[in-house]
This record gives sequence, C-alpha cells and structure tokens, in this order.
Amino acid sequence: MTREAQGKGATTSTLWDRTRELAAQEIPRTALRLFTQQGYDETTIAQIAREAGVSQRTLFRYFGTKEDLIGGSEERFVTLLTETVREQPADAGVWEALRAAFKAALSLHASPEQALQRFRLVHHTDSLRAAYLGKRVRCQEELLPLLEARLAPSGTDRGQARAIVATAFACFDAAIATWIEGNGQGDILDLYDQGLAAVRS
Amino acid sequence: MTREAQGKGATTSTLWDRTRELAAQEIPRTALRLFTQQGYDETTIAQIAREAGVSQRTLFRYFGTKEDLIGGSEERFVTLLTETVREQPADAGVWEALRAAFKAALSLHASPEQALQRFRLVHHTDSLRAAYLGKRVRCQEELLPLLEARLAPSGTDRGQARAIVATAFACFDAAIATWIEGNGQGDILDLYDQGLAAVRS
DNA sequence: GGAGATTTGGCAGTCTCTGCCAACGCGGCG
DNA sequence: CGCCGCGTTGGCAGAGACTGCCAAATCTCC
Repeated sequence: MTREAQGKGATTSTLWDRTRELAAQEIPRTALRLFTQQGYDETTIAQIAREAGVSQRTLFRYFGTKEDLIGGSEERFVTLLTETVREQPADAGVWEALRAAFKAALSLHASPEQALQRFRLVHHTDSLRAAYLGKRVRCQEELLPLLEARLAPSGTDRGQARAIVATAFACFDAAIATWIEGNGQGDILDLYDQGLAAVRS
Repeated sequence: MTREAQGKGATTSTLWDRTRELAAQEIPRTALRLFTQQGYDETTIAQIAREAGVSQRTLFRYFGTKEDLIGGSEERFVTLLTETVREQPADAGVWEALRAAFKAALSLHASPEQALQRFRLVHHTDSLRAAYLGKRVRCQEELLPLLEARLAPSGTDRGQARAIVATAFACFDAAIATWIEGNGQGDILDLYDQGLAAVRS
C-alpha cells in the first residue's frame, strides 16, 4: 500500500497486489452475504474471517471496525461528495450542487438491487444505522465550508448554511427510507425532489 | 419498581424506594462529571460504578448501555415529543407543532449551562453522537404518523411527510451545533427559526 | 540466494455487555 | 417471633469487538 501502487499500466501491479485486492474484495462480500442471511448482530467477526479465509487480525487491519464492512471507507465517500460539489459551476445554487453530489453518491452502487439490499440492512440494524448517521454528519461538516462560500454573497450566515446542508441530507435520507418502503420502486432522486419540494412549499 | 411506587402522598414511598431513587440519580451524575473531566472514551464503566458506589452489574441494570448514562431514557423523550404534538390544536400547521415539540424538549434541561455541557459532550464524542442520532431517527419515525394525519388534507404523501419531519429535526440539530459553536450565546429556538427560514427561503 | 521490508497470524489483554446464581434486605404469613 | 416469598444486589464467568505485541511467512530488490 505504501508503494506507488495503482499503475493503470500493466506490469506495476504484481500478482501479489492482485491477490491482496481480491482478498480485500472477498471479505466485505462474505460479510454482506452473512449479514443478509442471518442478520448483522448474529454474525460474528470470527465467522466472517473464517469464511473469508483470513485471520481476525488481518480482517481488522483491512477494515477497522465491523461497521466498515458495509458501505466502504468513509473517506472515499467524503471525497466524492466534496469533489462533486467543487466541480459544480460557480453560479450553480447550493441545492443544485448538493443534488449533484447525491446523484454521484448513488452512482457508486453497482445495481439498484444491491443498493436496496445494503440500504435495507443499514436501515433495519440499529448499530449500523447509528454508524451511518455518524458518517453522514461528518460529511455535512466537510461540505459546510464549501457551501458557505457559495452562500456568502446572499448574506446567509454559517448557522443558516448548516441548516441548509442538514436539510438536504435529511431529505436524502427520507427519500431512501421511502424508497426502501416501496421495495425499490421509483427513483431515489425523484423522491428526493418531491420531499424537498414539500419542505420548501 | 413493580410496587405502586411514586405516591406523592407520604407513606407509600418506603425508605427503601427513596434509597433506590437516590442511587438512580447518583449514577448518571457521577458519569457526567467523569465524562466531562476526562472524556467519554477514557472513562470506564468500572470507574463510574466504583465512584457511584454500586457494582457494575447494578449499573447496567439501571442503564442498559454506557450511552444511556447521558441524556436519560429514550422513551421519556419520545413520549414528550409525541404528547406535545398531539396537544397542538388541530388547525396548527406541522411546522408549528414540531416547533412546539422542540421547545418542550429543550425545557427538559435544568439550565442552559447544563444543556451546553451535555450538548458539547455528545457533539464531540463520536460514539455518543451516533447513539443520539439513532434515538433521533426513532423519534422521527414515532412522530411520522401523527404529522401525516395533519398533512393529509393538503395532499401530501408519506414520503413528503417524512422529508418534512426529517428537515425539522435536521434544522434543530443544526441550531444546536451553531449554539455550541457560539458557546451558548443566543436562543436555540431563534437559531432554529433562522435556519428554517433560510431553508424555506 | 540473501538482506530488508511488508504482510500475516496468533496471543493476550481491555472494555462493554449478558446470563447465571448466591447473598442480602424487605414485607407478609402463621 | 420465626419463617418464607419476593425483589434487589453483587460477583463470576463468558461472549464479542477491538488493540498491541511479537514471531513467522512472504514478497521485493540487489
């Protein structure tokens, strides 16, 4: 990992690195399977490690906590959101910028089915949901200064900017909850737009 | 606890019950003191139990988890919010009803200083904050059907109602965060109003 | 092939939290 | 008064997540 690593060219990725990456993909896949089969709390780290073919110690080296086995690393998520917001044209409003960020975040999922599976799992497991919400507010805090800059011209203060960011994320979560309730019918972003429209009536 | 318990009359509360209640108040007080002194993660259950004069086992019987030592039981919070919303006149809008609920929730704190202390602790401790957010969304879910009823006449669907509730709580949290940042200056409800005004511009 | 760096695995330990059982204190019964 | 039922308490053992520490295995580079 300390090496120059991901040469998209050919030879720089040694067979060893590829094996490592395979393991790194195998572990969360096994975890997700077991979680959906028997529940999050009923699945132990020992079992995941055994079925994934690694030791507990190694598993914890790849993923710091049990919650990290779902939903990938937080940094990737944060950087995706911040980068997307940064890429938005300067004259785009904060609501448009945030919407674009959510759209980008949703595109991370391989398929709607997989997304539904993960969302359901997180939504129905208290500890997972709490962990997700924790990451979410950290995202909000990272995004705050960026959006504050966009809002400054209109005389919006920091507290108001915080409320706007929090609202956007809240409506995003609400959209996901509604989407889960409808078993994945419809489009999450449409639900988001409808929710936000009701809020800003 | 199974006895008829709190007779506000005199003789029904035995000396034994009073001792129990004292212990139940002493434990979270000790916990809060230690948490603010040396930090949440740096304080162990063993230490709290020792300084409060009870065994670990008893401590866990009173408060199911370490997080419950802060912020009291969730049910009390939920019932306060739901009761307050229910008490609102039928023609009151959802925003007014929710605002009244938040006002009631804030009145639970003995003093602004104590509130600031607790808010700061929760806000700056990842695990505590995650636990708080978990309780918060559970509150939202309890409140949802009540507010859905109030919104039904205006042709608002469930998803939109969820977005509205989520937004109100999000702005409430944002107000608290801003209030903490300002070291307790100003009024939380004012900050809430300002945030919501910016959102609904 | 060997030296150095990196990764892995095992072990012991901490901390939260739970189940189980014995000890204690309290009230009510004969 | 003595005894029994009942609820509370405390200690103990254990599960489970997670962290240092050290040795063994593995890879890379020379």
